[in-house]
Formats: sequence, C-alpha cells, structure tokens
Amino acid sequence: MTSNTRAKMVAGAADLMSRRGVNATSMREVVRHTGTPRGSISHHFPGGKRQLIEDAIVFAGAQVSGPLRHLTTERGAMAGLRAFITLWKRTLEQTNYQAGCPILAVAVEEYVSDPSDKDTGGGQAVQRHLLDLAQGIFADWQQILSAALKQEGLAASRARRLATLVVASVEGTVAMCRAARSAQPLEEVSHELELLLKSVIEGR
Amino acid sequence: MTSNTRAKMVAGAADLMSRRGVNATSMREVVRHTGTPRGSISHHFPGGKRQLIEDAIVFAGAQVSGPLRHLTTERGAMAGLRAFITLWKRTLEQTNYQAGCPILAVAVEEYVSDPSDKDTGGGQAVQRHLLDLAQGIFADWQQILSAALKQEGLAASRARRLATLVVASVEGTVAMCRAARSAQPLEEVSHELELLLKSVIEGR
DNA sequence: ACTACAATATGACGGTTGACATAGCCAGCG
DNA sequence: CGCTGGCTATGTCAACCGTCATATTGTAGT
Repeated sequence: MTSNTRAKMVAGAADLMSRRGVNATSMREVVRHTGTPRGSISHHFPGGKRQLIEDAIVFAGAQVSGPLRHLTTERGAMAGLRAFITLWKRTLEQTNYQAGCPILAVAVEEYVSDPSDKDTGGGQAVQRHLLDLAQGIFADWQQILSAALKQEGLAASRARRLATLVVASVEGTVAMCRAARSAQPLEEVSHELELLLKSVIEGR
Repeated sequence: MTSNTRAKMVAGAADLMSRRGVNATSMREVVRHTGTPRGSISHHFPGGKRQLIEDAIVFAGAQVSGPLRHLTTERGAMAGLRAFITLWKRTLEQTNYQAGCPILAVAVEEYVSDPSDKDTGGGQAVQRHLLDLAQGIFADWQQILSAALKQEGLAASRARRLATLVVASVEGTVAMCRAARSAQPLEEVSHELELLLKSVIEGR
C-alpha cells in the first residue's frame, strides 16, 4: 500500500512550488510544512528532489485536467473554458493571491542541483526532462480544450490555435494576478475569451 | 559618470534571470558571467541582491516598452502587436529557447533572502515591493497597447481588456515556448491575436 | 517468538549562498 | 609630491542546501 506521507509530500511540494517557485522550495521545508518525516524522503523519492518535483507537477497537472476533461465532455467547450478559469480564480482567491501555477514555475525557472557543476553536458539532458514534463501537461490541457472545440464544429487547426491561446493567456494571467494581488486581470481576460469563443462557435 | 561595470551587471542579471529564474541566479554567477569584479557588488548595489533584481527587471521592462511605445505611436496598434510578438520571438530563437521573460520570473517566484526567517511579517512587505515593480511593468506595457487601441477608435474598457489579453497571452506563450523548445505556440497565438485585433478594429 | 523488511529518525558532509570587512589599487587634483 | 575617494580584490562568516549513512522503530509473515 502506498504510504500516506508520500502523497502529503507531493501535495505539499506542489503547493510550495506554486507559491515560491521551484528553486525556492527546499525539501526540508516541504517536510516541515507537511509534518512528514525528513528521513523518509530518500525512501519515497530515491531520485531526490528532481523526482519530487516531477511527481508534484504531474499531480498538479492531473488536478486540473481531471475536472477539465470531465466538464468539457459533459457540457461542452464553453463550460470547459469557464471551469478552467474558475479553477484558477479559486486557487488565487483562497491563497490571497500567493499561489500560482507550479507547472508555469517549472517552465520559467531552471532547476539546478548544487553538486558537480561540471560542464553543461549532463545538466542539459536532465533539465530537458523537467521541461518536457511541463510541456506535456500544457499539451494535455490544450488537447482537452482542442477536442471540445472540434466537437463544436471547428476545424482542427483553428481548434488547436484557440486552445493554445486559452491555455497560454490563462497561465500568463494567473501570474499577473499574483503580481497585482487582484483578480481583475483574470476577469478581463475571461471576458474576452468568452466573447471570442462564443462568436467563433455560434457564428460558424 | 556611471560606471560601465554596473550596467553590465544589471544586463547580465536580467539575462540570467530570464534563463534560470530569480532564485537560481546568484550574485557570484552574475559577476562570473559578466566578467565584472565581485568586490564591486556591494558598492554598486548597496541594497544587495534585491536591488540588483529591481534594477534588472526595470532594465528589461524598458527594453521592451521602448520599441513598443515607439512603434505603436508611429504605426498604430497592429504594428505594436507585431513588434511585441516579434521581440519575444527573437529573444527565444537567439537563445535556443533558453531565455524567457525575467519579469514573469519575478511574478511567478518568491525571492527569499537567507537570513532572518523570523515570521512572515517583515518578508511580506519587502516581497510586495518586487511584485509591485513587476506589476508596474506589466501595466506599462498594457497601457501602451491600450492607448493605441483607443486611438483606433475602441472604447476604453474594451481597449484595456484586449491589452490585458495580449500581454498575458504573450507572456504565457513565451513560457510555453521555452518548455516546448519551439516557437510554434507563439506562432499560433500570434495568428489568433492578429485575427482578433484586426476584426475588432476594422469591424468597428 | 522471531525474522525480515519497510518506514522513520538523526546526524554528518561538502558545497554554495548573500553579506560584510579589510586591504590594495589607481586615477584626479591640490 | 601626497592625498583622497571611487573602485576593486580577497577572505570570512553564519546559514542553508541536497545527499548519504547510520541507527531505531514499526509491522507483517512464518
């Protein structure tokens, strides 16, 4: 049976990463923050901090794609857009605009491990892995929205472009809301995105 | 006369921050990367690392808002949009998709200085300052685009919303491009944004 | 009851960080 | 010439990091 502490560590890491970023989140603080034993860290995550980060962003990604997939297939593209936005808005408001998106943090930062700076040879490949993971999660969200838009009758290429626009603009807006300590950017972007999608779908 | 090494430090810090994020950029690496003397750091930046970060993002912000302001007032909103996008596209391509936006990095991360963990009392206020600065730069870009859109005859509220959408989506897209090691997301978003603005301006 | 193994606790290690202090350099100018 | 003040060089400091090694505990299987 998979331990409970492992899950708490992953969730705690995702939370801290969304608030402070990847490099500002230390493993010691994760265990401090979650009340989990420090000694278990190398047991549950033999891959070290890198593995914790991977698990955390996969966890965070699934937490979004789950409801998103459910609502889009159930009630269409428009409901999916609203769910996507509402989900982030709630996260922002519930944390007083301290938490953002941990996947975006991975996409913006570069995780560097202390030992053996060496050359950039080994670092590059390992670095790729984290970015690939983040890119995969973004692609996942896009694919869900894109499929829903195609379902509404849009051409494949148009649906893909619009899905990219939605994911990118919401991610950027969440960061802006964090900086502004306000949900206003999200409301403005939400307004425009709804207008755009509505006109594109209905005016077909 | 303001020293040359100071400017090199600021530019180097902005560059490193755009590649690795705020917390992964150490002052020692800035001086290593720019060939500037380590001892001068506390002379040029008595405020320590925080001051370096501030100067770096102000510098990076001006590097965008300069050309942006010039082109929008010269050739209109559409040219401004294209300039904004092209500017980021060039940055991405010239660095093999390693550099993103340092202001976004500040907006996503939380800069934490090692000493005096204390409570969150003192940290909060200081943290605000960096985020306020980042928010101000975003607002600067928005204001330029928004003014250009109003010049094209749009209502003030609509112009503001669209400007927010443009800035947010481009910022998010730049991060996605970094993760994907590809300019494709930017091209897709660019396509949709041009379509949107064109229809909104012409169909007035 | 006793073993075997997963999980937890605790400490140590080598390394880096930001900040600061002290000392040396080197114009420019009286 | 000598001084002076802006830079630069170098070292030290405490704190923290990620990782590993070594107990110690908990617990299920026989």
